[in-house]
Amino acid sequence: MSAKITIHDVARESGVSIKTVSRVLNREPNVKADTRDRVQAAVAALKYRPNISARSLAGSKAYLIGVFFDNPSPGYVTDVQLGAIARCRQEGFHLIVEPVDSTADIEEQVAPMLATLRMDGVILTPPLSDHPAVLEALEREGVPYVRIAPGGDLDRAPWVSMDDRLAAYEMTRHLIGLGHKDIAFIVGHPDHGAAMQRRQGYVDAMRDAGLPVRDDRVEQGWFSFRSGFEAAEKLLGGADRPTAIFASNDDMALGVMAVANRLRLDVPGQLSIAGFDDTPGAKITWPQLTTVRQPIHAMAGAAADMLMHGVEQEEGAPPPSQVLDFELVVRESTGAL
Amino acid sequence: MSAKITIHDVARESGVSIKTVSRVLNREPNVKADTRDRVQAAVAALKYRPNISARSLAGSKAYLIGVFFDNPSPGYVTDVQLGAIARCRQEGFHLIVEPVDSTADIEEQVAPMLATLRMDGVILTPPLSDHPAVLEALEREGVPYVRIAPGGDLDRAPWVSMDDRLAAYEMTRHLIGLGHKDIAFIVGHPDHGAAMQRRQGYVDAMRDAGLPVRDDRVEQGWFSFRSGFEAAEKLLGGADRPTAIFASNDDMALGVMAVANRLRLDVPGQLSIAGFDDTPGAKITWPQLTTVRQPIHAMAGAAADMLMHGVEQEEGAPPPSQVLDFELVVRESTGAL
DNA sequence: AAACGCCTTGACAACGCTGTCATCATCGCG
DNA sequence: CGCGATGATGACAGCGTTGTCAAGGCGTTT
Repeated sequence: MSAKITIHDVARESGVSIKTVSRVLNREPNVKADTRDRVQAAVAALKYRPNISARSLAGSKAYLIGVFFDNPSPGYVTDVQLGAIARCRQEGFHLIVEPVDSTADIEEQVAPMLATLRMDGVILTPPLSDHPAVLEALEREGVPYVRIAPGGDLDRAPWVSMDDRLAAYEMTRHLIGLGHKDIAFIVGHPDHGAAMQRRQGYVDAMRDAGLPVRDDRVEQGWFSFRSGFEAAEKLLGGADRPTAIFASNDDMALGVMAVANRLRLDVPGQLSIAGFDDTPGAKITWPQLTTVRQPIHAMAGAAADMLMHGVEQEEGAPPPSQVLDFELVVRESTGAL
Repeated sequence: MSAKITIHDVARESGVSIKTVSRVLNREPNVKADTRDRVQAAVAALKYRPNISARSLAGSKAYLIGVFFDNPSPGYVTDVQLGAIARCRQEGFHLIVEPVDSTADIEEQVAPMLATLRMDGVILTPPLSDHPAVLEALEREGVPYVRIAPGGDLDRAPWVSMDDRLAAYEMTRHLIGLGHKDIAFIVGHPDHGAAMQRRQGYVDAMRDAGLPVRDDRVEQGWFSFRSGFEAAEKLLGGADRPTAIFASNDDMALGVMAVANRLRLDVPGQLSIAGFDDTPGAKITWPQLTTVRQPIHAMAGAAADMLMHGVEQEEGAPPPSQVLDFELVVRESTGAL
């Protein structure tokens, strides 16, 4: 174990006071170029690394960003983490992950952690992005936060998102463009704001194309494989079958795929299937799923950015927000009639 | 934002010195029961939460555990995190996640973070559990670590694992019990220690049952869907087909499943397929995959435990280790001939 | 040449806690 | 009844940074 070297060592080595070293470290202005170079040389020579605890105790920054999640789709969570960390690394921040059980007492879970850890900010993933108690707790403790893909109450705090409605619209257009006229839709979990927007995109596209939106072609799902499976059984059970099914997330689409396999329907020959999210599972199936790639990585990165650089919010002005681009990923599960 | 309340507030409120409050907080002995109660009452009344930065600056504990991972199977990583956090919560520890790119410069990634963060310990997930440079860096910085499912060099440091060989052995037995005699095996990524052990389990079970282990029935894979797919194409391409395929992880098994679907082979009627890991994907397919449930959650919990309570290592004695139980999960993808 | 102002630097006090050591009360025991 | 051992508590000095403020150097203005 190498002996811990502190700012004092660097100060001695470079012949300045510790305060000046601190200035160089924090890129503060008003340090002579010459001095700065000497200090930086000493830092490099000694391989000095500032102690994060001391920094956060003395200063206002903690160099810690939290990520809260609940009932995670593993792929989503991992992606968020990787996206956030990529940005954090550059600025010397670290990521603390905290699962939050939204069905349990929020106050009890969140408040203590916020108080002990005094993070610089936290990233909220769905469905936590829309959980009132979580937002409240954060606000009460005065910890800045950024919501990823919030469903509503958009003026409350900064957020990062993508245009779910538009993405669903385009996916539906894709199907229509392939010649499909009878397209079914499986709705996602009502607690997720995005679910409603995706449905709207589907409805809008159908309307705009002059196609009917039949009630019996829209099934309620819960974003789970099982719910997709069940919805597909209803949809494909009778003789009157849609030629395409657009499930509003991949897990459900995989459920549809399972039913199709079971019924020995050729995909996409007899049935086109589209998903949403581009989870790893989308590729882990045959045929591979046509889906929408969410910019999860980028959204998390943007959220981290906002938090690290301080989310400046002007009085009265709407909170900062970003809408990032999605991408339609056309693979083999959709095809012409 | 509630005003920060410190140990001094608690001390004043309960009429003792801050040191005594500290003693109560840390469950140190030699505090009168009466005093302890008064302090605890004050803590509760004021909702006092010790500041973690101050604690780690002053004391020896940082209340921070790291989790290192690389190229994660998202399900695995999330599981590890949840398992570790569940234990950490009880003791007031928090989890820092750090992806480590094993193909890049390890020293550069790991050393600075270890120096700034001074965590109490880190949990290593495969394939990092067997990455020499990572182990070295950790040792040099004097940070304790626990390896999850290491492949070798078992006397070097504490570890937690399961018996991969035995699990594969039992899965093969399961297949044999179903009446299969011609069972193919898809080997995992050679960098993962577990891959070799699983293969050994397969070989042992075949031998013990007096069944031949044919070279052309053992394919090399890489733990990826694609590699499973390709291996299956070779295995199922000709007329001489095995009646069962045991892929040494779920992703590869799903690749096999995809090929089977494509060839319109009935699973499990014409072909039984077994996986390993019980990832979420195992249920996200039809028929659902027979597989082995790894005790990932428990392994991570055990690792966190070791780290929090200090991994005592006696001179010369082997490092502490734990082998946890796996579970054979029989679902629909395997059946009698 | 005096006065002013900006740039650069350093001394020193926090930050909120734990570790160390001293102090005092209490207890057992010869 | 006195004395050492032990229990209970507190005073105080760090831990390694940043924040605050003061001071000196130097160029510019009047």
